[in-house]
Formats: sequence, C-alpha cells, structure tokens
Amino acid sequence: MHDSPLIERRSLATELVERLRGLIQEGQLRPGDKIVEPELCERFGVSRTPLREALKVLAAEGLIDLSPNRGARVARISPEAVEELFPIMGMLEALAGELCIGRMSAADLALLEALHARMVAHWRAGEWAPYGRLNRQVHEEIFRIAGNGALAALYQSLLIRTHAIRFMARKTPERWAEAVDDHERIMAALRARDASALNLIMREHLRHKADVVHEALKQLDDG
Amino acid sequence: MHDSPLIERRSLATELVERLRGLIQEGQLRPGDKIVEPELCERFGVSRTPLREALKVLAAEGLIDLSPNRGARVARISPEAVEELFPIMGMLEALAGELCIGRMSAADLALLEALHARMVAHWRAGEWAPYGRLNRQVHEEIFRIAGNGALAALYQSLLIRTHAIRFMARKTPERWAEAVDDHERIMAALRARDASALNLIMREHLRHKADVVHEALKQLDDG
DNA sequence: CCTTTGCATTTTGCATTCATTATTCAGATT
DNA sequence: AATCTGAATAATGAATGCAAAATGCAAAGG
Repeated sequence: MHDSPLIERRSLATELVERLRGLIQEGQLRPGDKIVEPELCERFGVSRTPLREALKVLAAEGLIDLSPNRGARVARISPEAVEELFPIMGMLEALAGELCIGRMSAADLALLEALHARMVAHWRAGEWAPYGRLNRQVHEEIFRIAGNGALAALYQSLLIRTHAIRFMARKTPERWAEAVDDHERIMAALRARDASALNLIMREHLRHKADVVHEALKQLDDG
Repeated sequence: MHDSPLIERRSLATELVERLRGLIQEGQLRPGDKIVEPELCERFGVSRTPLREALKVLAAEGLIDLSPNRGARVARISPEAVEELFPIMGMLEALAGELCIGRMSAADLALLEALHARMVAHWRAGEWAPYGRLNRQVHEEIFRIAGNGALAALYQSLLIRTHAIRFMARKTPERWAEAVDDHERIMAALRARDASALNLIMREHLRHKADVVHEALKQLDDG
C-alpha cells in the first residue's frame, strides 16, 4: 500500500485559534486591544460560533482576557506576571537542557554550534532581526533534541504569552551582550555535557530575560 | 460604603468547564469514554453552544481529545505521556519548594509540620483516603506559600491530566512507604531551608510517582 | 459464513436568530 | 459647565435550525 499522508481536517475554530494567535504574536492585535466579535467575523468570513469557540481556547491559554458580557481583550502582561512566568520558563528550559545533554548526538551538538556561531556573527554585525531568529532557533533546537513534546508545547505557550511584550522595546547593547554571553556559557555547558552547570545558566538566562522585560515595561510606563 | 462582595457572573460555558473537569477528575467520565453532545446537554439542561465551547477549552487543556466530525473522547494517558509529564511536574514542584523556602514563615512551617504529622498518622493506620487528602493538602500548601499563582495553576492543570489514572489502581505497601519517606525528607529539607536538597527530593518524589503510574498502567494492560 | 454495499439514523459543524446586557450620546438638571 | 438620566444602538450569551459527515445495520454478493 502506498503510504499517503492523512488528509488534514480542521475545524474553523482550530484554524481561527492559530490565525488569532498569529495576529497577537506579530503585534497586529496588541495587549489591551478590544476584540469585537462581528469585526473579526467579517475579517475572516465566518460566523460568530466558531470564532467564539476560538476565543474561549485563547482565553484558556491566557492570551486573551474574557469578561462576561463585556467581551474580550488581548491580555496585558503585568510586571507581577513576568515575575511569575519567567522563573517557570527558566525551570522548563533547565529541564530541556538536561534532557538535551542526555540525548544529543555529535551531529546535534554540531548543529547547535553552527546556529550559535551564526547568531554571534549577527550580533557582531549588529543585525537585530536575524540574531533574534537564530536565538529562537537555538532554543527550539534544544527542545527538539530534548524529545519531550509536552515540555516543548508548554514552553511555547508561555513564550507566546510573554512574547507580546517583546516587540515593543529593544534590548540595550549591554543587555544584548549579556544575552550573547549567556549563550556562550550555555554552549560551553552543552559541550562539557555538564547538566548542573547548564541548569544554573538556563535559569540565570531567563532571569536576565525577565529583567529585560521589566525594563521594557518600565520604559512603556515612562514614555 | 458597605463592601459588598462582587456579584459573580459566569457564563454557562465556564460553569460547564468546571463541571466536566469534575466529572473527569472523579471518574464519572473515564479515559476513552465517548462524549456525546446531546447527552450532556440534556444532563445539564443547556444547549449545545455553551457545551461545545466548554469542550474546546477542555481539549486545549489536554483533558479530552477532539477529532473533527467524530466528536470528543476523554483523553487516555499513555506511558509515553507519563514519561513526559512527570519530569515537568517534578521541576514545577522543585521550583515551588525553592520559592517556599524563601518565603515561608515559622507559622507556615508549623502548618506544614502539622499536616505532615496527620498524614503520617493516617499512613500508620492504613487509612488510604484521608492519607491521600492530607498528601494533596501538603503539596497545595507548599504552592500557596510559594506565592506564584501561575505556577500553581500550571501544576494543577498537569495534575488533573494525570489524575485520571490514579483512582484506577492502588499503591503497593512498598510504594506507599516510599512516598511517606519522600515526604519525611521533604519536611527535613524545608526545616533546614536547604533549597538544593529540596530540589533533588522533589524531583525524585515525582520520579517515584511516575513509577507508580507506570505500574498502574501495566496492571491495567495485564488484568 | 464472512465481507461488502447502500440506506436510515445519529451526530457534528456552522449559521442564524432571539434575548439580555453594555455602551453611547442627546437632552435634562443642578 | 459639569453631571446625571435614559432611550437608541451595538455587542454579547445562548438556543435553534440546517447541511454535511459519520455511524449502525440490514441486505446483497462472494
């Protein structure tokens, strides 16, 4: 028998969840924005039923806030939420790193090294966008190697919740250098397959990320 | 002004999410059971619209599986899922323990000691149900003291996903003693405010819990 | 006897409709 | 002028209706 790929069947609600997540992620819908159902219905050409199902799912994920009879808003992230979420993300990355060390092949490590080198090159060149892309790829690769799908999914969902903040403010050069240094140390721990060192660095790295977000939030309040 | 409590206003969908979660948790709806919309609608006296919204939310939480045009089933937990979820829960408990050590007052510790002592007493008496209740309370109390709401919510959601398994099989006496011993060591680390020791014990404790679930799953396959 | 095919029934996906609750804004009141 | 009132408007919550898909089952064929 020819192994044909399964025909993918998706509900409108599922499709809408992904589209809306995308809009929030790329900043088309910004934290605090009101979500008006008829508006989005027209935009996507669907009725309110599947849209409302999608909104309920996004609310469960924490991406939007629903208040009864008053509609939905894209969730704002508070400094308190940052303080809660980043340590969690730190633990998840630490676990991913640990699993990664236990499972990675020489080829995996080589790939990470390559991604890292390219990322550093973009940093030296001051190219923000490709740096960010490579940065994300490194983290994704670590989760892939870790081989724990639930872990990756959980991390991803927390990442999106905090990501909404990030496109708003740019890192300072010092913070950027700090992040690169964190990554150097992450790579060193991976090379040495030193799980406990990696654990510490990952959590410190996320602590730094939280600091950056705090600075960004403060900047928004002031400016 | 008299500070009247806010009038709680909830949508039917929200109510249904909680009711259904309850049904799954207490085993009224068991893993693998088919969920027929009209049936539940009649049971709860609501129309399909809010019920479907609730099902979408539960699916997002991983409590049920939805396949397009084929309806919903209560999610089964596979050995692979256990292998993925328990290390994550271990990390979350480890973080909670760490935060707990940093924040707990003498009164907090005393409360934990009291709960622990009662739990051990029930173990000695072989009283399973109250032991389980106290066990849960100890863990909840640690999360409460930790003071990270997002962490507690995340842990709770993973706990429910794995809880469906537990009412099915009973711990062996050896496993039960092992769990009690873990708790003794957890209390010792809390007393000493030794974060790194607590970290290790928490993760080991969850490793043991995963083993118990694996044994339960195997038992189901065999018997 | 087992498998396959076609039809009746059930169930799901989505649109539409109706009722209830917010929001807006013109006009009245202090 | 600022605030309050309330009707008009718009948005949300939930039920109903309808078309498409899946399921179950009986009869036909191997």
